[in-house]
Amino acid sequence: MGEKMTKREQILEVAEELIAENGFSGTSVRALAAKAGINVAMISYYFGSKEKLFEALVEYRAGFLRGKFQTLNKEVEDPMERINQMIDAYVDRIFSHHRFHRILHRQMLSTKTTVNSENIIGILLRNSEEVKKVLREGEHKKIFRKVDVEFTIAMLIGTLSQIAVSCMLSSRIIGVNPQTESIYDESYKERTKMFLKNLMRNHLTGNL
Amino acid sequence: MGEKMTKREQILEVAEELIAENGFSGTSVRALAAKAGINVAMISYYFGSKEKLFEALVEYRAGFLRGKFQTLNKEVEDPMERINQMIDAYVDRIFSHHRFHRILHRQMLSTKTTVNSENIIGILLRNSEEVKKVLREGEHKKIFRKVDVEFTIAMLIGTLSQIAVSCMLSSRIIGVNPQTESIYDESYKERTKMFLKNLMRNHLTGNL
DNA sequence: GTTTAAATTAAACGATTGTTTAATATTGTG
DNA sequence: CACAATATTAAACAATCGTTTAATTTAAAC
Repeated sequence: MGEKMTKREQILEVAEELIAENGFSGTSVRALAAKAGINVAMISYYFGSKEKLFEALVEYRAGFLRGKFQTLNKEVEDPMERINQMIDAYVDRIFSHHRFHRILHRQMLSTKTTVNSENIIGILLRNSEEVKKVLREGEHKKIFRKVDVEFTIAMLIGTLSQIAVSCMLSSRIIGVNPQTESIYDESYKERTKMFLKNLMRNHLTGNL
Repeated sequence: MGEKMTKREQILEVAEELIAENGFSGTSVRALAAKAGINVAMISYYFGSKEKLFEALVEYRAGFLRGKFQTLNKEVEDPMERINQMIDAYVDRIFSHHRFHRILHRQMLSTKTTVNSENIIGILLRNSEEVKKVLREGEHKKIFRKVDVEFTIAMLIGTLSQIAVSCMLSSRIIGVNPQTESIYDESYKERTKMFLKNLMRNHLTGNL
Protein backbone atom coordinates (compact mmCIF):
# COMPACT_ATOMS: atom_id res chain seq x y z
CA MET A 1 0.00 0.00 0.00
CA GLY A 2 1.10 3.51 -0.78
CA GLU A 3 4.14 2.33 -2.75
CA LYS A 4 4.40 5.28 -5.07
CA MET A 5 4.75 7.99 -2.47
CA THR A 6 7.26 10.74 -2.98
CA LYS A 7 9.65 11.42 -0.12
CA ARG A 8 7.78 14.65 0.49
CA GLU A 9 4.53 12.75 0.95
CA GLN A 10 6.20 10.20 3.19
CA ILE A 11 7.34 13.01 5.47
CA LEU A 12 3.82 14.43 5.50
CA GLU A 13 2.34 11.06 6.46
CA VAL A 14 4.76 10.68 9.35
CA ALA A 15 4.14 14.28 10.40
CA GLU A 16 0.40 13.61 10.44
CA GLU A 17 0.91 10.59 12.67
CA LEU A 18 3.20 12.34 15.16
CA ILE A 19 1.31 15.64 15.31
CA ALA A 20 -1.97 13.77 15.79
CA GLU A 21 -0.39 11.99 18.73
CA ASN A 22 1.66 14.71 20.41
CA GLY A 23 0.42 17.98 18.99
CA PHE A 24 2.34 20.48 16.91
CA SER A 25 4.59 21.94 19.59
CA GLY A 26 4.90 18.49 21.14
CA THR A 27 6.42 17.10 17.97
CA SER A 28 10.09 17.90 17.38
CA VAL A 29 11.56 17.92 13.91
CA ARG A 30 14.19 15.47 15.13
CA ALA A 31 11.59 12.95 16.28
CA LEU A 32 9.86 13.42 12.96
CA ALA A 33 13.05 12.89 10.98
CA ALA A 34 13.94 9.83 13.02
CA LYS A 35 10.55 8.21 12.44
CA ALA A 36 10.63 9.06 8.74
CA GLY A 37 14.18 7.75 8.48
CA ILE A 38 15.60 10.98 7.12
CA ASN A 39 17.99 13.69 8.17
CA VAL A 40 16.62 16.66 10.14
CA ALA A 41 17.89 19.06 7.52
CA MET A 42 15.55 17.50 4.95
CA ILE A 43 12.55 19.12 6.61
CA SER A 44 13.87 22.61 6.06
CA TYR A 45 15.05 21.48 2.64
CA TYR A 46 11.63 20.30 1.51
CA PHE A 47 9.28 22.63 3.37
CA GLY A 48 11.33 25.60 4.56
CA SER A 49 10.32 25.34 8.20
CA LYS A 50 8.31 23.32 10.69
CA GLU A 51 5.42 25.79 10.40
CA LYS A 52 5.36 25.46 6.63
CA LEU A 53 5.45 21.69 6.93
CA PHE A 54 2.22 22.00 8.91
CA GLU A 55 0.68 24.22 6.26
CA ALA A 56 1.71 21.71 3.62
CA LEU A 57 0.01 18.95 5.60
CA VAL A 58 -3.24 20.91 5.74
CA GLU A 59 -3.05 21.53 2.00
CA TYR A 60 -2.27 17.86 1.46
CA ARG A 61 -5.47 16.69 3.15
CA ALA A 62 -7.77 19.66 2.64
CA GLY A 63 -10.86 20.18 0.55
CA PHE A 64 -11.99 16.59 0.74
CA LEU A 65 -15.68 16.90 1.55
CA ARG A 66 -16.78 20.10 -0.10
CA GLY A 67 -16.93 18.68 -3.62
CA LYS A 68 -18.96 15.71 -2.43
CA PHE A 69 -21.38 17.95 -0.51
CA GLN A 70 -21.85 20.25 -3.49
CA THR A 71 -22.61 17.29 -5.73
CA LEU A 72 -25.17 15.99 -3.25
CA ASN A 73 -26.81 19.41 -3.02
CA LYS A 74 -27.21 19.43 -6.79
CA GLU A 75 -28.16 15.85 -7.52
CA VAL A 76 -30.22 14.55 -4.60
CA GLU A 77 -33.75 15.90 -4.53
CA ASP A 78 -35.09 14.87 -1.12
CA PRO A 79 -33.48 16.95 1.67
CA MET A 80 -33.68 14.14 4.21
CA GLU A 81 -32.03 11.72 1.84
CA ARG A 82 -29.40 14.35 1.14
CA ILE A 83 -28.69 14.76 4.84
CA ASN A 84 -28.32 11.00 5.15
CA GLN A 85 -25.83 10.86 2.31
CA MET A 86 -23.88 13.78 3.73
CA ILE A 87 -23.68 11.94 7.04
CA ASP A 88 -22.40 8.84 5.22
CA ALA A 89 -19.73 10.84 3.42
CA TYR A 90 -18.73 12.76 6.53
CA VAL A 91 -18.45 9.67 8.72
CA ASP A 92 -16.53 7.76 6.06
CA ARG A 93 -14.06 10.57 5.69
CA ILE A 94 -13.46 11.05 9.39
CA PHE A 95 -13.05 7.35 10.07
CA SER A 96 -10.56 6.95 7.23
CA HIS A 97 -8.55 10.04 8.22
CA HIS A 98 -9.06 10.23 11.96
CA ARG A 99 -5.47 11.32 12.61
CA PHE A 100 -5.83 14.37 10.43
CA HIS A 101 -9.16 15.25 11.97
CA ARG A 102 -7.65 14.96 15.41
CA ILE A 103 -5.16 17.60 14.30
CA LEU A 104 -7.93 19.80 12.92
CA HIS A 105 -10.00 19.66 16.06
CA ARG A 106 -7.02 20.24 18.31
CA GLN A 107 -6.12 23.29 16.27
CA MET A 108 -9.67 24.57 16.66
CA LEU A 109 -9.31 24.37 20.42
CA SER A 110 -6.65 27.04 20.20
CA THR A 111 -7.66 30.66 20.54
CA LYS A 112 -4.62 31.93 18.71
CA THR A 113 -5.12 32.86 15.09
CA THR A 114 -2.37 31.56 12.84
CA VAL A 115 -2.06 31.11 9.09
CA ASN A 116 -2.99 27.50 9.64
CA SER A 117 -6.04 28.02 11.78
CA GLU A 118 -7.45 30.42 9.20
CA ASN A 119 -6.96 27.78 6.50
CA ILE A 120 -8.51 25.06 8.61
CA ILE A 121 -11.50 27.14 9.61
CA GLY A 122 -12.01 28.14 6.02
CA ILE A 123 -12.18 24.51 4.98
CA LEU A 124 -14.69 23.61 7.68
CA LEU A 125 -16.77 26.74 7.14
CA ARG A 126 -17.21 25.97 3.46
CA ASN A 127 -18.35 22.47 4.33
CA SER A 128 -20.79 23.78 6.88
CA GLU A 129 -22.21 26.20 4.30
CA GLU A 130 -23.22 23.23 2.17
CA VAL A 131 -24.99 21.65 5.14
CA LYS A 132 -26.70 24.96 5.87
CA LYS A 133 -28.11 24.96 2.35
CA VAL A 134 -29.92 21.66 2.71
CA LEU A 135 -31.18 22.56 6.18
CA ARG A 136 -32.62 25.86 4.94
CA GLU A 137 -34.06 24.25 1.83
CA GLY A 138 -35.74 21.51 3.84
CA GLU A 139 -37.24 24.08 6.19
CA HIS A 140 -38.46 26.23 3.30
CA LYS A 141 -40.11 23.21 1.68
CA LYS A 142 -41.85 22.49 5.02
CA ILE A 143 -40.18 19.07 5.13
CA PHE A 144 -38.06 20.03 8.14
CA ARG A 145 -39.39 21.91 11.08
CA LYS A 146 -37.82 25.17 12.18
CA VAL A 147 -34.54 24.43 13.94
CA ASP A 148 -31.48 26.34 15.10
CA VAL A 149 -29.44 25.82 11.95
CA GLU A 150 -26.07 26.98 13.30
CA PHE A 151 -26.30 24.92 16.46
CA THR A 152 -27.51 21.91 14.46
CA ILE A 153 -24.30 22.03 12.44
CA ALA A 154 -22.23 22.47 15.59
CA MET A 155 -24.02 19.44 16.98
CA LEU A 156 -23.13 17.33 13.95
CA ILE A 157 -19.48 18.33 13.98
CA GLY A 158 -19.20 18.06 17.75
CA THR A 159 -20.87 14.67 18.02
CA LEU A 160 -18.73 13.15 15.30
CA SER A 161 -15.64 14.72 16.80
CA GLN A 162 -16.47 13.27 20.19
CA ILE A 163 -17.22 9.78 18.88
CA ALA A 164 -14.49 9.32 16.32
CA VAL A 165 -11.74 11.82 17.08
CA SER A 166 -11.65 12.23 20.83
CA CYS A 167 -11.40 8.47 21.11
CA MET A 168 -9.59 8.45 24.44
CA LEU A 169 -12.82 9.27 26.25
CA SER A 170 -15.40 7.83 23.90
CA SER A 171 -13.77 4.40 23.83
CA ARG A 172 -14.14 4.36 27.60
CA ILE A 173 -17.72 5.57 27.49
CA ILE A 174 -18.62 3.02 24.85
CA GLY A 175 -16.66 0.35 26.64
CA VAL A 176 -14.29 -0.64 23.88
CA ASN A 177 -11.26 -2.66 24.90
CA PRO A 178 -8.37 -1.13 22.94
CA GLN A 179 -6.56 -4.48 23.12
CA THR A 180 -9.10 -6.45 21.15
CA GLU A 181 -11.11 -3.93 19.18
CA SER A 182 -10.88 -0.41 17.84
CA ILE A 183 -13.13 2.61 17.68
CA TYR A 184 -12.35 2.62 13.99
CA ASP A 185 -13.82 -0.78 13.26
CA GLU A 186 -16.44 -1.01 10.55
CA SER A 187 -19.11 -1.87 13.12
CA TYR A 188 -18.61 1.40 15.00
CA LYS A 189 -18.67 3.33 11.77
CA GLU A 190 -22.06 1.88 10.89
CA ARG A 191 -23.31 2.44 14.44
CA THR A 192 -22.20 6.07 14.18
CA LYS A 193 -23.97 6.55 10.87
CA MET A 194 -27.19 5.03 12.17
CA PHE A 195 -27.09 7.09 15.34
CA LEU A 196 -26.56 10.36 13.49
CA LYS A 197 -29.25 9.61 10.92
CA ASN A 198 -31.83 8.73 13.57
CA LEU A 199 -30.85 11.75 15.60
CA MET A 200 -31.17 14.11 12.66
CA ARG A 201 -34.46 12.65 11.50
CA ASN A 202 -36.01 13.10 14.93
CA HIS A 203 -34.47 16.52 15.26
CA LEU A 204 -35.59 17.74 11.84
CA THR A 205 -38.91 16.00 11.27
CA GLY A 206 -39.97 14.18 14.42
CA ASN A 207 -40.82 11.10 12.36
CA LEU A 208 -39.61 7.82 13.77
CA MET B 1 -12.89 39.65 42.84
CA GLY B 2 -10.74 36.75 43.98
CA GLU B 3 -8.89 38.89 46.48
CA LYS B 4 -8.09 36.13 48.92
CA MET B 5 -6.16 33.91 46.55
CA THR B 6 -3.00 32.27 47.73
CA LYS B 7 0.08 32.65 45.52
CA ARG B 8 -0.29 29.00 44.63
CA GLU B 9 -3.82 29.58 43.38
CA GLN B 10 -2.75 32.67 41.48
CA ILE B 11 -0.18 30.59 39.63
CA LEU B 12 -2.83 27.97 38.86
CA GLU B 13 -5.18 30.60 37.44
CA VAL B 14 -2.47 31.97 35.16
CA ALA B 15 -1.48 28.44 34.17
CA GLU B 16 -5.08 27.70 33.24
CA GLU B 17 -5.23 30.78 31.06
CA LEU B 18 -1.96 30.12 29.24
CA ILE B 19 -2.40 26.37 28.81
CA ALA B 20 -5.94 26.92 27.51
CA GLU B 21 -4.51 29.29 24.94
CA ASN B 22 -1.28 27.60 23.89
CA GLY B 23 -1.51 24.04 25.13
CA PHE B 24 0.67 22.33 27.68
CA SER B 25 3.84 21.94 25.66
CA GLY B 26 3.20 25.32 24.07
CA THR B 27 3.36 27.02 27.45
CA SER B 28 6.81 27.60 28.89
CA VAL B 29 7.36 27.96 32.60
CA ARG B 30 9.10 31.26 31.91
CA ALA B 31 6.10 32.69 30.08
CA LEU B 32 3.94 31.46 32.94
CA ALA B 33 6.17 33.05 35.56
CA ALA B 34 6.31 36.31 33.65
CA LYS B 35 2.52 36.53 33.36
CA ALA B 36 2.06 35.62 37.02
CA GLY B 37 4.73 38.13 38.03
CA ILE B 38 6.87 35.59 39.82
CA ASN B 39 10.28 34.01 39.45
CA VAL B 40 10.57 30.84 37.35
CA ALA B 41 12.01 28.95 40.29
CA MET B 42 8.75 29.43 42.19
CA ILE B 43 7.02 26.89 39.97
CA SER B 44 9.37 24.12 40.97
CA TYR B 45 9.25 25.46 44.51
CA TYR B 46 5.46 25.24 44.77
CA PHE B 47 4.63 22.29 42.54
CA GLY B 48 7.84 20.34 41.97
CA SER B 49 7.67 20.37 38.19
CA LYS B 50 5.69 21.61 35.21
CA GLU B 51 3.93 18.24 34.94
CA LYS B 52 2.89 18.35 38.57
CA LEU B 53 1.64 21.90 38.15
CA PHE B 54 -0.70 20.51 35.50
CA GLU B 55 -1.87 17.77 37.82
CA ALA B 56 -2.47 20.35 40.53
CA LEU B 57 -4.56 22.38 38.09
CA VAL B 58 -6.74 19.38 37.30
CA GLU B 59 -7.19 18.70 40.99
CA TYR B 60 -7.97 22.37 41.55
CA ARG B 61 -10.91 22.35 39.12
CA ALA B 62 -12.00 18.72 39.22
CA GLY B 63 -15.05 17.02 40.55
CA PHE B 64 -17.38 19.93 39.99
CA LEU B 65 -20.41 18.32 38.37
CA ARG B 66 -20.61 14.87 39.87
CA GLY B 67 -22.09 15.99 43.17
CA LYS B 68 -24.74 18.05 41.42
CA PHE B 69 -25.65 15.17 39.10
CA GLN B 70 -25.92 12.72 41.99
CA THR B 71 -28.23 15.09 43.86
CA LEU B 72 -30.43 15.47 40.80
CA ASN B 73 -30.59 11.70 40.34
CA LYS B 74 -31.82 11.38 43.92
CA GLU B 75 -34.16 14.31 44.25
CA VAL B 76 -35.81 14.88 40.88
CA GLU B 77 -38.48 12.35 40.04
CA ASP B 78 -39.29 12.97 36.37
CA PRO B 79 -36.43 11.74 34.13
CA MET B 80 -37.05 14.39 31.47
CA GLU B 81 -37.00 17.15 34.07
CA ARG B 82 -33.82 15.63 35.48
CA ILE B 83 -32.17 15.68 32.05
CA ASN B 84 -33.15 19.32 31.67
CA GLN B 85 -31.62 20.25 35.00
CA MET B 86 -28.46 18.31 34.19
CA ILE B 87 -28.18 20.25 30.94
CA ASP B 88 -28.59 23.51 32.87
CA ALA B 89 -25.87 22.56 35.34
CA TYR B 90 -23.54 21.26 32.64
CA VAL B 91 -23.92 24.34 30.42
CA ASP B 92 -23.50 26.71 33.36
CA ARG B 93 -20.32 24.99 34.44
CA ILE B 94 -18.75 24.92 30.98
CA PHE B 95 -19.59 28.55 30.25
CA SER B 96 -18.15 29.71 33.56
CA HIS B 97 -14.99 27.63 33.22
CA HIS B 98 -14.50 27.43 29.49
CA ARG B 99 -10.72 27.77 29.71
CA PHE B 100 -10.41 24.70 31.88
CA HIS B 101 -12.76 22.72 29.65
CA ARG B 102 -10.72 23.69 26.65
CA ILE B 103 -7.74 22.12 28.40
CA LEU B 104 -9.76 18.99 29.22
CA HIS B 105 -10.96 18.49 25.68
CA ARG B 106 -7.54 19.15 24.21
CA GLN B 107 -6.07 16.55 26.53
CA MET B 108 -8.71 14.07 25.40
CA LEU B 109 -7.59 14.57 21.81
CA SER B 110 -4.26 13.06 22.74
CA THR B 111 -3.75 9.34 22.34
CA LYS B 112 -0.98 9.20 24.88
CA THR B 113 -1.91 7.98 28.32
CA THR B 114 -0.44 10.10 31.08
CA VAL B 115 -1.15 10.48 34.77
CA ASN B 116 -3.22 13.50 33.86
CA SER B 117 -5.29 11.97 31.11
CA GLU B 118 -6.25 9.13 33.42
CA ASN B 119 -7.40 11.64 36.03
CA ILE B 120 -9.32 13.69 33.51
CA ILE B 121 -11.02 10.70 31.93
CA GLY B 122 -11.94 9.43 35.37
CA ILE B 123 -13.67 12.70 36.17
CA LEU B 124 -15.65 12.72 32.94
CA LEU B 125 -16.49 9.03 33.12
CA ARG B 126 -18.00 9.42 36.57
CA ASN B 127 -20.13 12.29 35.29
CA SER B 128 -21.28 10.30 32.31
CA GLU B 129 -22.26 7.40 34.59
CA GLU B 130 -24.75 9.69 36.30
CA VAL B 131 -26.24 10.64 32.94
CA LYS B 132 -26.39 6.98 31.98
CA LYS B 133 -28.49 6.31 35.07
CA VAL B 134 -31.24 8.72 34.15
CA LEU B 135 -31.25 7.57 30.52
CA ARG B 136 -31.61 3.93 31.55
CA GLU B 137 -34.23 4.77 34.17
CA GLY B 138 -36.30 6.78 31.70
CA GLU B 139 -36.15 3.95 29.19
CA HIS B 140 -37.12 1.38 31.81
CA LYS B 141 -40.10 3.51 32.84
CA LYS B 142 -41.16 3.70 29.18
CA ILE B 143 -40.89 7.49 29.31
CA PHE B 144 -37.92 7.51 26.91
CA ARG B 145 -37.76 5.40 23.81
CA LYS B 146 -34.89 3.00 23.28
CA VAL B 147 -31.80 4.96 22.30
CA ASP B 148 -28.07 4.34 21.96
CA VAL B 149 -27.15 5.44 25.48
CA GLU B 150 -23.37 5.67 24.99
CA PHE B 151 -23.62 7.64 21.77
CA THR B 152 -26.26 9.89 23.30
CA ILE B 153 -23.80 10.87 26.02
CA ALA B 154 -21.04 11.35 23.45
CA MET B 155 -23.44 13.58 21.54
CA LEU B 156 -24.13 15.73 24.60
CA ILE B 157 -20.46 16.15 25.45
CA GLY B 158 -19.43 16.67 21.84
CA THR B 159 -22.12 19.22 21.05
CA LEU B 160 -21.37 21.28 24.11
CA SER B 161 -17.67 21.05 23.45
CA GLN B 162 -18.17 22.24 19.90
CA ILE B 163 -20.44 25.13 20.83
CA ALA B 164 -18.72 26.46 23.93
CA VAL B 165 -15.15 25.19 23.95
CA SER B 166 -14.05 25.00 20.35
CA CYS B 167 -15.15 28.59 19.95
CA MET B 168 -12.75 29.43 17.13
CA LEU B 169 -14.95 27.56 14.67
CA SER B 170 -18.33 27.84 16.29
CA SER B 171 -18.14 31.62 16.58
CA ARG B 172 -17.62 31.69 12.83
CA ILE B 173 -20.44 29.23 12.17
CA ILE B 174 -22.79 31.15 14.40
CA GLY B 175 -21.59 34.43 12.99
CA VAL B 176 -20.45 36.12 16.18
CA ASN B 177 -18.23 39.15 15.78
CA PRO B 178 -15.53 38.70 18.44
CA GLN B 179 -15.07 42.48 18.54
CA THR B 180 -18.55 43.31 19.77
CA GLU B 181 -19.91 40.14 21.33
CA SER B 182 -18.71 36.90 22.85
CA ILE B 183 -19.65 33.26 22.63
CA TYR B 184 -19.81 33.36 26.39
CA ASP B 185 -22.55 35.95 26.60
CA GLU B 186 -25.61 35.10 28.62
CA SER B 187 -27.74 35.01 25.48
CA TYR B 188 -25.66 32.25 23.93
CA LYS B 189 -25.74 30.30 27.13
CA GLU B 190 -29.54 30.36 27.12
CA ARG B 191 -29.63 29.54 23.43
CA THR B 192 -27.36 26.55 24.09
CA LYS B 193 -29.55 25.31 26.92
CA MET B 194 -32.70 25.60 24.84
CA PHE B 195 -31.13 23.86 21.88
CA LEU B 196 -29.87 20.93 23.94
CA LYS B 197 -33.16 20.55 25.79
CA ASN B 198 -35.20 20.52 22.58
CA LEU B 199 -32.74 18.16 20.96
CA MET B 200 -32.85 15.73 23.85
CA ARG B 201 -36.62 15.84 24.15
CA ASN B 202 -37.05 15.01 20.47
CA HIS B 203 -34.33 12.40 20.67
CA LEU B 204 -35.69 10.71 23.78
CA THR B 205 -39.45 11.10 23.48
CA GLY B 206 -40.33 12.55 20.10
CA ASN B 207 -42.70 15.03 21.76
CA LEU B 208 -42.49 18.58 20.54
C1' DG C 1 33.01 10.04 -18.82
C1' DT C 2 32.43 14.66 -17.60
C1' DT C 3 29.66 18.24 -15.98
C1' DT C 4 25.76 20.11 -13.56
C1' DA C 5 22.03 19.86 -10.53
C1' DA C 6 19.59 17.69 -6.80
C1' DA C 7 19.60 15.06 -2.64
C1' DT C 8 21.59 13.87 1.66
C1' DT C 9 24.69 14.10 5.43
C1' DA C 10 27.08 15.34 9.98
C1' DA C 11 28.07 19.11 12.56
C1' DA C 12 27.42 23.36 14.49
C1' DC C 13 24.49 27.50 15.40
C1' DG C 14 22.14 30.35 18.88
C1' DA C 15 17.86 30.33 21.30
C1' DT C 16 14.89 28.29 24.50
C1' DT C 17 13.46 24.49 27.29
C1' DG C 18 12.64 22.70 32.48
C1' DT C 19 15.15 22.45 36.57
C1' DT C 20 18.59 23.30 40.26
C1' DT C 21 21.71 25.93 43.08
C1' DA C 22 23.26 29.01 46.32
C1' DA C 23 22.68 33.52 47.97
C1' DT C 24 19.44 36.96 49.65
C1' DA C 25 15.08 38.86 51.40
C1' DT C 26 11.04 38.35 54.06
C1' DT C 27 8.30 36.72 57.61
C1' DG C 28 6.97 34.79 61.99
C1' DT C 29 8.25 33.51 66.85
C1' DG C 30 10.51 33.68 71.24
C1' DC D 1 16.67 42.18 68.76
C1' DA D 2 17.85 37.46 67.56
C1' DC D 3 16.81 33.28 65.58
C1' DA D 4 14.61 30.08 62.53
C1' DA D 5 11.72 29.06 58.76
C1' DT D 6 9.89 30.33 54.63
C1' DA D 7 9.84 32.91 50.35
C1' DT D 8 12.13 34.90 46.55
C1' DT D 9 15.86 35.97 43.64
C1' DA D 10 19.51 35.88 39.82
C1' DA D 11 22.42 32.82 37.75
C1' DA D 12 23.83 28.66 35.94
C1' DC D 13 22.76 23.89 34.50
C1' DA D 14 22.44 20.41 30.83
C1' DA D 15 19.19 19.13 27.39
C1' DT D 16 16.59 20.04 23.51
C1' DC D 17 14.62 23.10 20.27
C1' DG D 18 14.37 24.71 14.97
C1' DT D 19 17.48 26.04 11.61
C1' DT D 20 21.74 26.71 8.86
C1' DT D 21 26.15 25.59 6.95
C1' DA D 22 29.38 23.40 4.24
C1' DA D 23 30.88 19.07 2.60
C1' DT D 24 29.57 14.88 0.25
C1' DT D 25 26.95 11.58 -2.23
C1' DT D 26 23.54 10.50 -5.72
C1' DA D 27 21.18 11.29 -9.99
C1' DA D 28 20.52 13.41 -14.48
C1' DA D 29 22.05 15.51 -18.79
C1' DC D 30 24.93 15.88 -22.41
